[in-house]
Amino acid sequence: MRQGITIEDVAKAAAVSRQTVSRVINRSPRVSPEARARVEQAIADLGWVPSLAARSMAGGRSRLLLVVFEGPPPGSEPALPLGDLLLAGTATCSAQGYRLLFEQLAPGLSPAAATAQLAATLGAAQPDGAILLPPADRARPLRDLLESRGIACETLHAAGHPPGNPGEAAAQHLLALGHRQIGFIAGAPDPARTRDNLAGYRRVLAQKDSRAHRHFVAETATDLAATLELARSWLVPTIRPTAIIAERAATALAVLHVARSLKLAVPRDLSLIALEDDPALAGSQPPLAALHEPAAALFSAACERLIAAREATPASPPEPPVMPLTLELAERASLARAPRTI
Amino acid sequence: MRQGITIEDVAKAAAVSRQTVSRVINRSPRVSPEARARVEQAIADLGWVPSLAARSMAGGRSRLLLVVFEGPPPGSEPALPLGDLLLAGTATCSAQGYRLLFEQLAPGLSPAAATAQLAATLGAAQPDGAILLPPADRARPLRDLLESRGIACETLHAAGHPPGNPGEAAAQHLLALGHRQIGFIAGAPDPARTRDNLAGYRRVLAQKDSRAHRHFVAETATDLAATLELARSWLVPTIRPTAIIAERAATALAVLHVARSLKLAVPRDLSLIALEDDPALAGSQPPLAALHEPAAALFSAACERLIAAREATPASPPEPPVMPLTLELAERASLARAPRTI
DNA sequence: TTGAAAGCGCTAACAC
DNA sequence: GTGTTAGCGCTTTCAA
Repeated sequence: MRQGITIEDVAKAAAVSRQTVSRVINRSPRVSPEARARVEQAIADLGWVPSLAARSMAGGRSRLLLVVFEGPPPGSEPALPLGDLLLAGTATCSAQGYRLLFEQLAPGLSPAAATAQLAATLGAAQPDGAILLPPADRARPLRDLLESRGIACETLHAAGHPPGNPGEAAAQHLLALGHRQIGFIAGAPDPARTRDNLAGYRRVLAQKDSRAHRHFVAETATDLAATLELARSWLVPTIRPTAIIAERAATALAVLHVARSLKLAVPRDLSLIALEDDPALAGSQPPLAALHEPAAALFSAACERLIAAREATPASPPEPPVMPLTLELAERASLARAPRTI
Repeated sequence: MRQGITIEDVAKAAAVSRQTVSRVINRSPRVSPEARARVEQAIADLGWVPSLAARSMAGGRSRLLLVVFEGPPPGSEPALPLGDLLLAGTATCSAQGYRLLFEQLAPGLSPAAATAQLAATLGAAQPDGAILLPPADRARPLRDLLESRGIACETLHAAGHPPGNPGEAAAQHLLALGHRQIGFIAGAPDPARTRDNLAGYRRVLAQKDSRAHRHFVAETATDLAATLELARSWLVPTIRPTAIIAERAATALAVLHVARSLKLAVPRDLSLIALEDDPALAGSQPPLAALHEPAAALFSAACERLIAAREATPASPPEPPVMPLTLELAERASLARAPRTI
């Protein structure tokens, strides 16, 4: 039993031609109010929904956005919160009558193979736009292919809004709060990310006016025991960090626990910030601040841009879209000015 | 610049009719080897990929599977590992020329509204099948709608393979290892899940031959400090659990830490198992066992079933698909027989 | 084994 | 403002 009901049925029920029905659903102004009302009534009565496939064929607009991403290497965690992107993206798109199609490239696929795979998908689905998720967003061949096919392409970081460096931003923020001894504990799932964060952190502390006279850096926090041990070794001595940046939320929570067991109050004696947000951070006592890339918001915004570009008529130039912040600070009670003395 | 290249171009290049090209890509046996070869060559030369939209219109098969799920209530975590499902599902489907479309229902939407939303999507996308993720899999109106539209419907738990109860299975497993004093620490993101796990755990220990003479149950492990404190309060006394089930991986890791600090060897003196798998569990010392629902595998299997049903010709009855286990035990070095004495 | 014809449900480009 | 005419790229049905 196929859907059966088509534009033709609606046209008949409303006593107009299919074209008029088409105009109504496409928001053409050139329809009389009466006709429009009758058509809308008929649509509601019949419960008709236009077929995407038919609209795609006839109109050249598929209302499909392709999301291209690299699958994680086996055994390792995805660098992106795919579930969050999925939730945010589907909500954004479905509100505008668009849908998302996800295209997974095998990790470490050769550029030629990746291009071939993308080409096949473009041919099959004919998406109206594509979103290249990192690290695919830096693949020239993919971008070239999209351009040659005339398919709009977006990334999480639109032109003029380069990705922020959470490590750098966190260090900067703490520095501005007067901290001079800032610790950094690595642990991001993606080693490349740790490298960047660490580089940013070091860059900030190396500024000539930073007056940071000692770095506390742990390249990695493996298990809980090691993390607790590390935190203790940092916090027990008289000369200790007054602020700590932890890449992982779990690490920040462990440090918080050690601090409390040492009678160091957060944030009075120690400021804490994580480079990953997690519900557990907001639930701890005190809630811990986080500074992270708002991937889901950036993704939604990318979807919006593609849709706006496709929907824009010559008459209505697309208005400059609102860009979400590149980095988002979840300011919670774990940050304070550095104590006077140490 | 549209895709331009169509079946017609391929037909010309291969000097056959479009019909023959169609037969080749649809694996019809009624094509001569020569014709098939020429067509395949032409397809490769031109880099042609048949349009999904056109095939959908003409053939009535969209090669689209709809994934219906409830979005999480604002502020809470999704109960399902959506990212994992996305990875597994897209891989499975794209290998067979199918694609996944995700449909998010607002949490707590009324049945009528949910049905209307699904109906709209069915009309627009005309998917070949649908997968209802929990808790949508229990919504009668949705299943009825799908059935009335003749759309195949699957869930993670196929008929005859009801969802397992991780709490019950873990308790059973530990009981079989001779443990009589088994602790349970709650903490699943979804309260309903905790309730089920706990009920299963209690059911097992209530068996007349269980000989479990004391229950250790913590309804919830909030932050790290509380978890460590709880573990200590359980493990210091002479009468202590010889095995602990932790809903969260982080909880299990915290317990492990406390055990080691108390010179209790895992698994010699204490067996540990988590009801959630996480890379950190495999990386700890010793690696911690996990017992969980293999959601991604179940999801892939559901996709396979839908595709197999759609592809099956009258000649080839669909072979009974392999069902993944309902629960998966990641057996790691943290489980052992109960010590003789306590 | 192959081909010709007739759509699938919709929109673009024209008339009126 | 509205209707008419042609397709979009493929599969189905039928005939050869």
